[in-house]
Amino acid sequence: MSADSSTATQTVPVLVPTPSPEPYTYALGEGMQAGPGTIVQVPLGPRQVPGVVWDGAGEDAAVDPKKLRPVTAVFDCPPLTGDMRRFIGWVARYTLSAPGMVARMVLRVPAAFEPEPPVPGLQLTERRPERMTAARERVLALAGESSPMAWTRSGLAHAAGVSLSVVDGLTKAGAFEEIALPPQPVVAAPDPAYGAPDLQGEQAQAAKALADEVAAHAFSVTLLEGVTGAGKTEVYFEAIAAALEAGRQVLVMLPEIALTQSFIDRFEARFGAPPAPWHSDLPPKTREKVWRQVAEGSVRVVAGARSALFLPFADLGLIVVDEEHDAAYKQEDRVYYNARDMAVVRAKLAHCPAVLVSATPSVETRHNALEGRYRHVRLPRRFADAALPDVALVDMRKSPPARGGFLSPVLLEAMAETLQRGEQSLLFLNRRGYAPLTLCRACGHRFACENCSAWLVEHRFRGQLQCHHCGHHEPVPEACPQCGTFDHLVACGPGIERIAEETLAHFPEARVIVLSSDMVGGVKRLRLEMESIAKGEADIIIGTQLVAKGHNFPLLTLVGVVDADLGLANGDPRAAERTFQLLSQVTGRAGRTGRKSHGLIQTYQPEHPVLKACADGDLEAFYAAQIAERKRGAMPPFGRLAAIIVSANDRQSAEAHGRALRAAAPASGDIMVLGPAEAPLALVRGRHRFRLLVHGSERADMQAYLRAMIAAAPNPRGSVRVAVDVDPQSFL
DNA sequence: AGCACGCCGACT
DNA sequence: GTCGGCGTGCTC
Repeated sequence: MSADSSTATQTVPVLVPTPSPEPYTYALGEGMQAGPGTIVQVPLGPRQVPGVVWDGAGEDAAVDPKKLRPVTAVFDCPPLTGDMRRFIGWVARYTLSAPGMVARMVLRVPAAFEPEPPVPGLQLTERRPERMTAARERVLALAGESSPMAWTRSGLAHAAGVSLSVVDGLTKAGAFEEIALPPQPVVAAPDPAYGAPDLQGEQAQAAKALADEVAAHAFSVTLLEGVTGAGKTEVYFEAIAAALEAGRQVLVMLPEIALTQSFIDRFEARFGAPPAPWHSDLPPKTREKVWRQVAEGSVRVVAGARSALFLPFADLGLIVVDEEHDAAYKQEDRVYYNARDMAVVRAKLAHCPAVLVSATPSVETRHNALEGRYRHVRLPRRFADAALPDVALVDMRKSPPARGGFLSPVLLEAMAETLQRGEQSLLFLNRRGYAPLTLCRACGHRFACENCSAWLVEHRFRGQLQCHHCGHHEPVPEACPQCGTFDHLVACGPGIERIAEETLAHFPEARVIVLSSDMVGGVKRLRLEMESIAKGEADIIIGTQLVAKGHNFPLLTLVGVVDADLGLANGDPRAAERTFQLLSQVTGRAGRTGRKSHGLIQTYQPEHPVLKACADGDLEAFYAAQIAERKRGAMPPFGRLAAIIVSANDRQSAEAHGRALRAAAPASGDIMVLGPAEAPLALVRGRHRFRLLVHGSERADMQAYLRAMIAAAPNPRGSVRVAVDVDPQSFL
């Protein structure tokens, strides 16, 4: 600080929620203190916004003093730690977004920056009322037993079984005095010694390996890999226990869908208290409390979706990323990031271990483990006597389904046997509705969406044709809109409704349940159906992707994959990986009880290496092939682009380029650059704003590619702005 | 005239 | 990201 600073206005750099590449400078009022990390409120245009005081004195890039506006308020809140500030800066640079927009993700808690108001409470005094009643006796007895403890007004009334007026009367008579209670913790403290399991063999070894990493108090990454049912959760719970014993905080990240009551219940059974939850639809009050108490360090364990990574932990000792391969970790709006990768960075900056957990790790994580960058801890066997199902491919050319059907005799036979034994079967098909395409046999007209040109999917149960891209729907017409012919519309291909129809035709007595995300009755109904399945109230379950994740079907002994070829040829650069993960997950649903179980995978390409790897359970072959393929690819550290379209930042020309790409029908994995030849260079130099159209599942990966491109030819002005958009049609 | 909508620049 | 200003073009 210069010598004359006492006379000049004090200024501070503040990150504000704008796309500005730099912090703004604000004047600090007389007597205000605000070091780096302090959370403040500042005026921005016509509004007041939260901001965080950034590092650097702010005197060099001198702003026009006339523009300087004063900091409105300095919050009484723990400042963001140096780790947290470095993390914000790192994420901003890596994702090509403005640091203020990253800070915004940290500060997106409406009113958590002021200390929680104390709760009004009552404490017993020496005085007693003149008139005593039975109700008053009860209250005084209860309050007397727990001598130093204070009560809330309603809590005391409730516990004593009296009305509020009894308590109020006693307070008025001077038997209680009003005191201020500290704010309630959102969750009780978890106890690492509560419900400690007696792990044996491989589980015990794995748990020790993780606990050692936690004890080392240093950055490390471990891949915890194990088949479904091997007890991965129990093992990483021991790493959490180790961090708790060391007095540090823990973040457990889960894909939103896995943040279920059953996870919370398991956690509570192990630690005697639930973790603090964090996800997008947490009630605002809880949200504020969790944020505040995480910042103060009183919340010890958070279980959250990807946004939990931006909570301001006071002393982070461990990050667990469960289901690390899950695509839900990719945030694909505003700031584009993959929370799994950012978790590793956060752990590095916080000098703590990260544990990535999966039965089917992503190819890049598996590669990092094989290369020795990550420690690799494996649980190859199922826990207790549960055995993995025997999985076999069904060659549909050799045992074709009956005309008009989609289930091969082999699968139907296995279903019949399973039914006879009184056991459950699951048929998996990743397609909602009755049929994915409807056409007119008279003129060949195909029903397509008027907005986005995707085929309309027939939903026979609702009597509608639906577009799964934009939500457009129309009733199924009786005549062809093109040629007017009646009764010539045919459904092409299967959806789960159609599979249900075929199943009921073969097994009219069976109790069949159909599960999909668009189920009538919503999430509530879905949960009820899941419960009735667990109770054995269904014989055959037919479902989409939804059945692969989260829920367990304890009685299941047969899994049939209706069409394994479905996901393999859709142009997604991760098609092979995703198919492998999905099929492993869905066949892994079977056999949890220890009964003999089977998986049957129907395919027209039984020699396909991905499907063979699924049938043989040969992970090594699968990963070796994928890694080799990625290494040949263009995307760092590896990975391949489906396509890049570089075009001017207006929707019309971007869409024109999308159409051009479709016309060119690119081979999967090719890189295409459309637009002027120098477009990529112009992008790097920041002369224009560009829009990229890429396959929906790969936008976060695309960031990595762009980052490498820009690193190769740095942009001196640092002003490249990239918007990444999806054109769901480009690769169909 | 009145206003809905889209584009553009400023915000410290 | 969010706001206000301003121009265009349409409706009452």
